[in-house]
Amino acid sequence: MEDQKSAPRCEFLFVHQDVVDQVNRAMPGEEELFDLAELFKIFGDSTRVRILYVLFEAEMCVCDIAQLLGMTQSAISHQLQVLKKSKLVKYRREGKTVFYSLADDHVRAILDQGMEHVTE
Amino acid sequence: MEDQKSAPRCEFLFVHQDVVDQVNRAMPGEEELFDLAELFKIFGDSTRVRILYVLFEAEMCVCDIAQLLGMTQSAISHQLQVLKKSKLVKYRREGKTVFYSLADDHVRAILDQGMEHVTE
DNA sequence: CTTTCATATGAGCATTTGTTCATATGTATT
DNA sequence: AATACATATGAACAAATGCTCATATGAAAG
Repeated sequence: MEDQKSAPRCEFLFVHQDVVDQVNRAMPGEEELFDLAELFKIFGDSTRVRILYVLFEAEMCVCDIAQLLGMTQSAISHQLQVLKKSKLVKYRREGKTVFYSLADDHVRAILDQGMEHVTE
Repeated sequence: MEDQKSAPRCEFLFVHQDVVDQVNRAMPGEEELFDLAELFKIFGDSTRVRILYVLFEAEMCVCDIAQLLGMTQSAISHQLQVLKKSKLVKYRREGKTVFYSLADDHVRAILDQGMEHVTE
């Protein structure tokens, strides 16, 4: 995580090597940080957030979600694939229809935490 | 939130009007959902996440953040403006340099919650 | 086997996003 | 006033993103 670009040098930082060490100790690894950002990216779209809120209430098929949100089946299906890839939702096939539901309770916890910040 | 697009109609949903009602009752308002997605969008970039992790350890000037993350002063400054607009960081001017710090503890709580999901 | 219905998916397109580069602003020092 | 240094900012560009449209897949019913 060092020399990707020529970073400027001001007088402050390297007077305090202890701060540098502390940051480097506390900072999660490159990959964890990337994954974390990727996770939040998923929540960073209101269509996906709305889908998740719908699924809080009940397991539901693609068509119903589309109808509830007033959006195309295709648009919803695409986003469900995104949510599926990120393991945020799971699905269950029953004949022609596929029922989606939340993968785990973390999803709710994350959204609640964010909502707390928004509605304050 | 109704008729933006012609949504398909499958047999399931409107057999169960109670589910529809329940969803509509529980679903936050259009604006809250938008703001929530906007908030998560901010966290959905690893540069910004890394900046926030740096600021967990200490208040720091733009130049030092850039140096610690091996990035351009300009890139960091741009992202700090984004974080500032979202009220996630605050700043304090001291002569030529500007020190940035976290705006509140929600920031940490949100990142921790996400990290829990990532590292499981 | 053909049709129908629910869902998935690929290509195309417009929009958004993150970085770079050049330059502007703001503050202190001489 | 002139210079130097820290930061901010606008334009430009490449990459990523979300939707649409057309079409493919998969499962049940005729």
